[in-house]
Amino acid sequence: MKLPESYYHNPDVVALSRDLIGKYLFTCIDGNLTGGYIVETEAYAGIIDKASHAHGGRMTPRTKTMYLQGGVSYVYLCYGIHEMFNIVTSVDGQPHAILIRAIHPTDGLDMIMARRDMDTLKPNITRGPGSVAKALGISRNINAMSLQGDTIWVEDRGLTFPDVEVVAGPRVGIDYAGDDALLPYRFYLKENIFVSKPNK
DNA sequence: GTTAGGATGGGCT
DNA sequence: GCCCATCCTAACA
Repeated sequence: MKLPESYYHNPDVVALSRDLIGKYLFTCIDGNLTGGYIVETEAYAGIIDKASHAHGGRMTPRTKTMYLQGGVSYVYLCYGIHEMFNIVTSVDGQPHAILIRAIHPTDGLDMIMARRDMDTLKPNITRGPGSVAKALGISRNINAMSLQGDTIWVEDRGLTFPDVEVVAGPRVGIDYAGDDALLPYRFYLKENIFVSKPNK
């Protein structure tokens, strides 16, 4: 069930991003189990990717997490408001990461709604990377944590989607990345109501 | 020490 | 669709 450590060592971060669509992401924070299956991801492909925090081999206290061996989390704050959850992949020293942009919630719905301060299961409850992190209780103290533990992990429950339902397109909010902003490193389920931004 | 800007989301119109 | 909230990170002095 839980994806093994070796799954995350795949050096092809783009292929992994595609494969993660339909996998289940769970957190268990303070005894509260919440999770759902992934419907939207983005790949950030190492030092040659202008959109990556690790572009050009940049190594800082924040980004050093990305250089760890695959199979750990990378959580950081954006715009001073939103925390974002990424999965670090590939081998030690290769800063690849996959941003989880949206999930379809299936477990711990009451807790998710409480964390999001909503009383109904609105589509935007886990739409967008900041929303996913908040809904699952992910914060920066989860940064660099192993995905083999009992706090946060990914499961394969046999859910798959054919290629015709999975769209590849350019990533969101990285206009500063020049040519790399056009790379089709974003994957999402066609017409899924939990997917953010342009969704057709 | 100081400062500019960023993988955004939500609420209101 | 526009506008605002809000603060850490990283680069520079």
